[in-house]
Formats: sequence, structure tokens, C-alpha cells
Amino acid sequence: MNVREFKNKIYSELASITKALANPHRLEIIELLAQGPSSVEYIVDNTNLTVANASQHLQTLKSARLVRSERRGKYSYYSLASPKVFEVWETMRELGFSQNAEIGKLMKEFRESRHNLESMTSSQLLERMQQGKALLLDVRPREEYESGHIASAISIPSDELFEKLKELPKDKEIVAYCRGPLCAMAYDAVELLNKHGFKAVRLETGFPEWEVKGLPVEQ
Amino acid sequence: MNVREFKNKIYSELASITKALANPHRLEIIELLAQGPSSVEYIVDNTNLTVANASQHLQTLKSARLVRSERRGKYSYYSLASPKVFEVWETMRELGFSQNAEIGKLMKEFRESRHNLESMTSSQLLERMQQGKALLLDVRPREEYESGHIASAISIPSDELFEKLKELPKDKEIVAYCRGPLCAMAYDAVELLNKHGFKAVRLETGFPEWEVKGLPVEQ
DNA sequence: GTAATGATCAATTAATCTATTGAATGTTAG
DNA sequence: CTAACATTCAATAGATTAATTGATCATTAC
Repeated sequence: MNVREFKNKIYSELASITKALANPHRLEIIELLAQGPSSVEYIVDNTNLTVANASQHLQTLKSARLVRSERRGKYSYYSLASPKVFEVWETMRELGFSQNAEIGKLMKEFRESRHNLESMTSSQLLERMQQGKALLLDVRPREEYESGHIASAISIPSDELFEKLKELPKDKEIVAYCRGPLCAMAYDAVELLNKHGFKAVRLETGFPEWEVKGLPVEQ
Repeated sequence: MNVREFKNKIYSELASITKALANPHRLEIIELLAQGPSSVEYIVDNTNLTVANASQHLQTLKSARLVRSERRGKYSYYSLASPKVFEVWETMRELGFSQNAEIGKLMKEFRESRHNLESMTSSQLLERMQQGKALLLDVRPREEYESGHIASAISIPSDELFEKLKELPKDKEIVAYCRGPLCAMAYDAVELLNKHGFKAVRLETGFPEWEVKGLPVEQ
């Protein structure tokens, strides 16, 4: 095979995969699916999409082999075709964070609107957990917790947190995490907890970032 | 700031970076720039693009902050804005290799058309080099060698190799490398060397992959 | 200064992508 | 069997992207 012809074909194939990623809604879907398999309905509830539009974007991702689907009864469950898909998204996101001034500005504004700048790294958390000094709190929706969470984390979904405050200890440090750096749930949880006299901080990383690093998870 | 609004903005920004990558020619340009800074003319000579079209794609990459340019005299030299850009491309390429059957088929056909299946990994090379058993040969164009190469490699560009065969030793193993897994130059060099009685193998990895791993390089 | 060279710009057309709409399919509950 | 529900499909119009062409700009060589 001619070299030029080979290159044209291979770069086209690779670009077609990249194109499947090159849409804001599809990126958001990828990040949601990194939390675990989801039905179309669940995706619609967690994004700003109509059912038909979400389904269409899912078809696009599927034909690029970035996601797969499995029908169970009335529902189609979509999931990432491979952890590598999340890795690509993570690498891309990091590139955006480091190169794009507008993204930096948006993140800063967002953090500040949450009055909450303190956070903890994965390795700090591992250390604290070993010493039994911290309580790890998963504030994502129950479904996501159930399809995988950081080892020893307990689940109190964001929207149930207020009514369950009394179940939490005041003497232990509470570390809250959610879907990742673009997710607001842990920010809001920490804000609520601090307001009620708990000692809470946000974990810098979300579940998929933790999992892809090979750190301990449970199901 | 409203969470939905924040997400819409941030995913749009991230998608705009991804879009800048989502084109076969721009991927090829990224891979070329990973070898070192290049003028527009050099890019045109090494791809299948017209000057105006290459320049246009470079503007696209530039406004997404994936590349930068620097004018020196008549020439504009473009380079990757950060090693992270190459990392994103590498991660994406690996995803393609693992997920896309068509890419697997193309690679296999290509390797077979080169009658050359033997190759050496980076760690095997490091070991051989330490024992002084191997000669490392950079077969990329001189410019690329000069803007950075694997430590202790010598330069014989692909198109000068035939006339310089007599300068090479017959008793030592020759390890040839080029731009990376999609580049034909090392395949062709190994084929030529073997045909003339040398003991040659291809390094699996190209210069940018070696460099990004933090392995020893020279300039 | 003028020509040559390297690169960019602007305008155009064709191709592709996206959201919307409404209809169609498949599955379950009653 | 029928209604309700979850999802997909198909058609459309508007927006975006890409290659081409020819013109323009910037720098150097003569």
C-alpha cells in the first residue's frame, strides 16, 4: 500500500473518532457515562437534552465505538466502550484547563461562587482514611454510587443531604466527592455541611478519575 | 453562577478544543509538529496540503491554542503549544488502535506490505544500548533530528540511506526509528538494511513518544 | 526599488453537522 | 388487547466546516 494512501485513510479514521467527541453535549454524556451505565432517560434527566436529541448523540458515539448499549426491558443502558474513552476525555480536559484562559476563568468564577476553595488530593485522602480520621461521603445520585464508588465511602445523595445531617459525626472530618472537577455536587455539599458546623472538605478528584488511577473501589 | 449555565459554557469551550483536533489533516499536522517546530512550507512538503489550506488549518489550531507560531524572517515556524497536545493525540491514537477494527486492519495491511514484523520496545533498546550492542539510527529528515533526537542516535535521513550504507557496521545490531507508529520511514529503512545484509530492527516507538515518556533525548 | 518567496486573507461553493419535529418501533403493565 | 412508556428513526432547515481560488501582505535578494 502506498504511504500517502495509508496515511489518508488512517488519519481519517482517527479524525472520525475525534469528531464523535467534538461536541459539548457528547462530552457531557461521556462524563456522565464514566460514572456508570445509564439509560437514555437518566442521561436526559442529567443534561439539558431532549430524548430524541440525546438518543441521536448516543448513536453518534456508538457508531464511533466510544459507547455501547444493552437493552434491558424497556430501557437501553449505555456505557463507555472502554476506560480508555474516559482517559482520552480526561487528558483533553486537562489540556483545556492548562491552555484555555476562558476555561480557567470559568472555573475560578465557579469555585468562588461556591465560597469554597479548600480541597483534598487523592493521596491526602488515602492517608487520612488509613488513620481513621476521615469519613468519606459520596454525594452522587444513588444509582451512580451503586454502580461503583470509592472504597469505604458512604452514600448520601446531594438532594437528601439536608435531611440526613443528623446521621453525620461532628468530630470527624468529612470528605465529600462527586463526579469530577466539573461537578457542583461536592461543592454544594461541603458548603451545606460547613454551614451546619461540620468539618468538611471537597475531594479534588471524582469517582472516575479515582477509578482510572487504579485506586481502591467498591461496588 | 447557575450550574447549568456553567456546564454549558465549559463543555462548549472543551468541545471547541476537541473540534480543532477533529480533522484528519490537522491530526497529521499535530504529529508532524511533535517532531519539532516547522515552517508552513515544511508542513506542506510533508503532507498533501496546498499552502493556503495548510495555513488555514494552522490558524484553526492556533486559535484553539494547540499550536503557536513565531515569525523568523520570511518564515513562520509553528510548534505545539505544549507537550500535553501530543499526549492528547497519543491517547486518542491509542484509543483508535484499540477500538476501531478498520484501523487495526489498515495497520496490519501496512505492516505486511512492509514485510517486516520484527520490532523492539523502548525498554529493550535501553538495555541493548547500555551493553553497547546496538547502533541507534534516526531516519527522519535532518531538520527533525536536529531539533531533538533520542540520546546517542546518529542521523541518516531515509532518502540518504542507500548511499551511506557503507558507513554502517555489519556486526552490530542497527535499530532504526522515525516519527512514530504511523510513519513508514523506519519500516523502509529496516527493509533496505536487511536486504543488504545488515542486522536491523525497527524501534516500536517514535521520537515524540520517547520524549514524552521522559526518556533521554539530545538536541 | 522590484521581483521572488513565504504566508495569510477573503470569498465562494459543496459537504457535513445539529436541533427539532413528528412518526414509528419495541416492551411492559393493566 | 390496549395504553403507556422508553427509545429510535426519518425528514427538514439552519448553522458550521472545508477546499479552492485569487488577491494581499511581509520579508528578502538582487
